[in-house]
Amino acid sequence: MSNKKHKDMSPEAIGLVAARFKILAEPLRLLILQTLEEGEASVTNITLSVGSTQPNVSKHLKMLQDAGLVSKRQEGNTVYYKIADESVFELCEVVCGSLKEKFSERSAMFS
Amino acid sequence: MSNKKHKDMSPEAIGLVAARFKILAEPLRLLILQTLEEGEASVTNITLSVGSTQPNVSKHLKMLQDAGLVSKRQEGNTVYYKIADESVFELCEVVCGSLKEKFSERSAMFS
DNA sequence: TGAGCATATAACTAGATAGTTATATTGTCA
DNA sequence: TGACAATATAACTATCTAGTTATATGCTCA
Repeated sequence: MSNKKHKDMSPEAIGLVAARFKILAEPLRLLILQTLEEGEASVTNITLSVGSTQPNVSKHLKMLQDAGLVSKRQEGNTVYYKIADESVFELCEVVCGSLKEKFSERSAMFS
Repeated sequence: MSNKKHKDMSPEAIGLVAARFKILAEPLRLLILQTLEEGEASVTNITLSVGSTQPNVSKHLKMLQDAGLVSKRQEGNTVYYKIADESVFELCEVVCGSLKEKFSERSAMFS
């Protein structure tokens, strides 16, 4: 009768998934993750890399850490963050693929 | 020197990716997509399925359509929506896998 | 100890948006 | 045509959050 492949998720599970997407729904956080993809980095260096202010970056780093996407390590005075969940890049790739397809369809409309 | 696998994205591209995640960052929209995974459905049936109000569901359906994730078809009085971009389910699966792993690590801490 | 640096936190503001209620639009059918 | 049904839209409110500014915390080193 139905061809769906998996069970429906509970409302709580749906909420958790939505929360994960929400974390990724902010350009600055994606920029931070992109920066960290090259390896761990200090808050100062992340701040310089993404072109924002230090308090703002610290706040976003905290959100990313609370979500389990990054982890930190302190060495003396400076705190180094790194990626803790590589799935974020897989997610971005899927989205990029979808967007690329969408735009190639659009451009095909003019040819 | 660096082991990253792909080029950095432009700020515009980052913004588009973030916008896609934002669309998925809402439990009700995920519920709607989950409903549509079983096949096309009218606004009325979607509304009943997700347990919200008709105007609210119509608004979210419009957002999903603008994002290219669903498409609609009118038949007489009723409008049927269906999935237009299957990548959303792949995204949810990746997130679910990540969350599952995260929670199994948590539970392992108590054993 | 005290100065200075790196990071975190607090308080605030402005803008965005989910949900509600009311109404408009469009189609069907008697 | 007129009543009714399905969907869309408009206006409004309450909530949330990104960014800013100011300040606190904690470490290092002279």
